[in-house]
Amino acid sequence: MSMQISDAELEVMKVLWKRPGLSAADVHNALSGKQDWSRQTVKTLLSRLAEKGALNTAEEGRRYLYSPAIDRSAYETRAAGQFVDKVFAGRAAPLVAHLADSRGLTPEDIAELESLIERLKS
Amino acid sequence: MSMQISDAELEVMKVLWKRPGLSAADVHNALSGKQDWSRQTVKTLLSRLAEKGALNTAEEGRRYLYSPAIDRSAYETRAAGQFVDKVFAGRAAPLVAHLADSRGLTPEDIAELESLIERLKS
DNA sequence: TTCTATTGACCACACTTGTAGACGAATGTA
DNA sequence: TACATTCGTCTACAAGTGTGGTCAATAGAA
Repeated sequence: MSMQISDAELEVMKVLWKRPGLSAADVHNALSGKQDWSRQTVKTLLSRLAEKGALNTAEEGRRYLYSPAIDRSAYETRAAGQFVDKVFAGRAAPLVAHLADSRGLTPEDIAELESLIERLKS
Repeated sequence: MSMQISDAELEVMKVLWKRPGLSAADVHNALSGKQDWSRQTVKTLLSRLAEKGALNTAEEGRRYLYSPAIDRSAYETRAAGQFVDKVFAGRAAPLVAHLADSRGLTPEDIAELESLIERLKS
């Protein structure tokens, strides 16, 4: 199902995709520097994510350890699809063209795209 | 400046990018079939877009004719950049890989990407 | 054992978004 | 001229979002 994950929530998910099973304090800590959120804010985001089923919680003493309930790759696939549908009528090439023009692609990107294209042509 | 255009608002912008200078009724009409919005809803979206500077208005009698104040291509570039930054840490290739895996690219997409890559390599 | 720091639960509050109604002014119609 | 239609403006309102405060319980420290 397509649960909606907001921008702020996504930052929290990224932390937990990288290291599942963190407590609220851990997540807050992992985010500090990048996101200057109060502990309360992080807890709110965690609660909302758990509530909407994007995170699982495991009780450990009087606190929770949070882990993603959805796969990062699955999320990315869905988000990418929604985005190209919304802005580019489902077409991938114009999207890449915009990115290439506006910011340039890294050599890695170009190499990856090249082999991807090779694979797709067969 | 980076004005935010919501999903519903974007549908309105698309109509006006295609045919600038329409009235609210025209836009409503152009959307009917695709979006089942009431006239009031369309008018609200137009007002909000004008208010945030995404549309210009020209008075014509007692009504307005609306035209985009921002270029479609500029919007697309910005939206694409924001999206890859948000979800893919700025990398284009993983995004394309997801699209290719989940929905397949059209032959046109593949051809376009191929020539794009050729161009980028030089 | 008493104090303190931490936890989740609950609450707050402004802003955005989707979706639209009400209303007075103006215009076209009969 | 009287009426229906249409316009833009103002108002509404629930859900989602960003951001964080309060508070009672509790675990750990001194």
